[in-house]
Amino acid sequence: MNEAISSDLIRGHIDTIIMRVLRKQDSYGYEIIRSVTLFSSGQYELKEPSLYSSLKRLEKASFIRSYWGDESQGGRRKYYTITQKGTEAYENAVHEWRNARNLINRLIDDKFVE
Amino acid sequence: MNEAISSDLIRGHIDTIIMRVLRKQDSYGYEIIRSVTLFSSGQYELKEPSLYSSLKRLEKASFIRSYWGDESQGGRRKYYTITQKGTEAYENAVHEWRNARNLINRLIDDKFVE
DNA sequence: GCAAAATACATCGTCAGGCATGGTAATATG
DNA sequence: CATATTACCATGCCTGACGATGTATTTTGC
Repeated sequence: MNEAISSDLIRGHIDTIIMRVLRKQDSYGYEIIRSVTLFSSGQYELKEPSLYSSLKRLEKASFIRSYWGDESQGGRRKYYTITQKGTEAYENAVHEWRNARNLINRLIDDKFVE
Repeated sequence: MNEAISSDLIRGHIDTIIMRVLRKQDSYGYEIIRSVTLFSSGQYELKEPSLYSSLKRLEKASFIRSYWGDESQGGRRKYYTITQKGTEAYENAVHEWRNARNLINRLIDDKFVE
């Protein structure tokens, strides 16, 4: 089985991960968690408190919007959509990540050559 | 000028960065900061409180040891050496980083192909 | 038919790491 | 001789991840 990722190393990326999921299609809490587990082949399982505080953060920043699904049956679901502003924030975060990735490579990995 | 890295993205890497510096040679606080600034071409400047709390953490974990330099003149300097245990921890951290790097790539960057 | 598990939402409180601020003391420099 | 630089260190704040816990509904196993 693959290694799990530590909290400290995932920190700062959860918002981006969630926006990435929402860029594909609108989704709701539990489904987002499942998507992330799937994408990561089980290496990372997004925890509920992390998910919900991230969603709140993102909505407050107007990076996402939410609406209640009209399930005729079954539990209610709150769906989330990414906004234009969110899409820009996502692209910016990916750019920042690429930059940070290269920097950290250089700073910790002496076998790393760009 | 290159982009600076955000606190959240550097989080969890400072210990490893410092151990990487000490693997080359024994060093002391201010010199470590200068080394990191140099290695990163100014993209990351290690802050003093981060440095000293990291050094404490590392020493407590027996990953490094310290001794006072015998400066016949000039301010006293506390030197740090990496231990065998520290070297192992460093190698482990690099391994973990490579893993996390690939995972985060997959999770946030939809243009990323391994 | 009912207990247990799964689905789906959410809050509270804790913990750790990074760092802004501020402080001390010695040496070098203009 | 004042100011900057070198070098050490402590206190306290903020943020983000998440363990624990809670509620309600639906599905599943026996």
